[in-house]
Formats: sequence, C-alpha cells, structure tokens
Amino acid sequence: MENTIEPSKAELDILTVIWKHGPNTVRFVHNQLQQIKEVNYTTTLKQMQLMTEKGMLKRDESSMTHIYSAAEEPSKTKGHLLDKFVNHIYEGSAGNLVMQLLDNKKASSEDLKLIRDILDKLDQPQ
Amino acid sequence: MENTIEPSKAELDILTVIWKHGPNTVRFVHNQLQQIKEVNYTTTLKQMQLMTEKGMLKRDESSMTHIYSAAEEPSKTKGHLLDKFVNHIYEGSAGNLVMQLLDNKKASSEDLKLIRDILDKLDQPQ
DNA sequence: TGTATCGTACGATTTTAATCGTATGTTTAC
DNA sequence: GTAAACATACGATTAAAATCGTACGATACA
Repeated sequence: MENTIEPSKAELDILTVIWKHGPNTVRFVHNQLQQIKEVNYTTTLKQMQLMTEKGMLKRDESSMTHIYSAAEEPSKTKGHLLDKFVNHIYEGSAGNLVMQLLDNKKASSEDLKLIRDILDKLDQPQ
Repeated sequence: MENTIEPSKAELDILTVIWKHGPNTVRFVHNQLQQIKEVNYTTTLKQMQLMTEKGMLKRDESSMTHIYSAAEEPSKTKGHLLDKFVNHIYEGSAGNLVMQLLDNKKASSEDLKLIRDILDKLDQPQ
C-alpha cells in the first residue's frame, strides 16, 4: 500500500484552498482559484474528482452538493513536500535551508522570534 | 526582460548535478543522473540544449565537447524556489516552515547548532 | 409546469514535459 | 586509413498534466 503524496501544480492549488478554508464545495474552491488563475468550472470539478480517485481528497456525497476535504493532515502532506524540497534543493540539510531563509530577509522579525522560541523549547527536555 | 527561473522536475535534476559538481559535460551529468534514474543519453543532451536555449544554462563551445554551467548563481535560483515554496505551502511565513522543520525531526543537531549560530550572528548588529 | 440555474459525470482535446531514434561529424587506437 | 567510441543536432514520438464541452439530473421559483 504505497502512499505517495505527490500533488501536481494544479492539484496543489486546490489543496491549498482546502487547507486554508477547510472542507468545501467545488464551487467554493473554484471561486477561490479564480482569484489566482482562470479556468473553467468543470476543470476544477474534474481535477477534484481525479484527486478523490487518487485518494488525495475525501468526498462527502450525502447531499447532492458534495463536500470535499483533504484526505491527509495538512501537516503530513506539507511535511512530505518539505522533506522532498530539502533533499532536492538543499542536499538534505535543513540547516542550509534555514541559513538561506534567514540570510535573505525572507524571515520577518516575528519569524525570528518564533524560531528562537522553538529552539529554546527544544532545549528543555521535559 | 522577464527572468522567470522555473525549472521543471527533469531540469532540476540536471541543475542539481551542476550545482554540486560545477560546470561539466553532458556525459558527466548524464552519468550522475543515471544514479537516480534511467534515461537515454540523448535525452539528457536534449534537455540540456533546451535549458541553454531557455537561458537556464550557459555553454562553452570552444572545444568540441561542450561544457555547461548554471546561468544563475545557485543561491539565486534556490532562493527563488524557496520563496515560491514558502508562499505556496506555508502561506508566506518562513516561521511556519522552520517550525515544521524543527518539529518533525528533519533538522539534525548540527542543523540546530547552525541555526542558533545564525540567529546569534543576526543579534549583533555589526 | 416549464425554464433558468446549479449540480455531477465523463469522454475528448489541448498543452506541456520528457524521452528517444537517427543522422552525422570528431577523435582515438590499432 | 579505418573501425570503434564518443560528440552534437534535431525531428518525432510518448507520456503526463491540464483543460474543456457536452450530457443530463436536481432544485428553485415565477
């Protein structure tokens, strides 16, 4: 039972909407998508149907208007993508990634504080 | 003059080799690639030619066996990819990304030390 | 009740990415 | 000098991703 979570670009766009707004209808997802790209409604529908077949989404069919939700915890999917990203781009070194992150002003001061807090927390084994 | 650095999967594989080993021949890149996937030599060649056309790679044709190098600084391309990744997956919050990174054992203890050092360095305005 | 609106289903089609086959030119080593 | 090995060029082809058009059932309501 392979569980390869590997959303394509278009699929990721859809997942992103659902992650952000929770379980929702095709119509809703589609409206959100239209804020970033132009596609036909049936395209979104088809995509979400395929994603359901692939096991990426779950679908509640109890009412006529289906409700789609993410099949996996967002953090799991995101974690997987992050893993892949680190391995591919930063030779598996999270340190390298963070270095660039901090290096290039991509982290706000709130980010820095957040990171510090996490590090501190890791320091005190409960 | 648009400068959209958007390597596809196969292109990224090639870039990765060149980032790691520096400017090199198709043959070399191809041999490296074969350690992770199976493709025909001419496929790699063609890919690298296309990448050169797109401005992703540069090519030294002074000798018969061409030498390809990355057109952009690795850190620039990586930075761009990272940016896109953060925006897409972590709602633009570098803090969120790092949180997950540290959270999920994806950072080794060396990584942690490295991150700490960077933070400390950021603390002392020169 | 009939027509406009909204929903799903699903078979093409289109677009993009990735791969390969063949032609042909250089170099190397007998 | 000639065959084997290795190089580029480049037109197809294949595979995968993304999109769309059409059919048709349910719902709303004038």
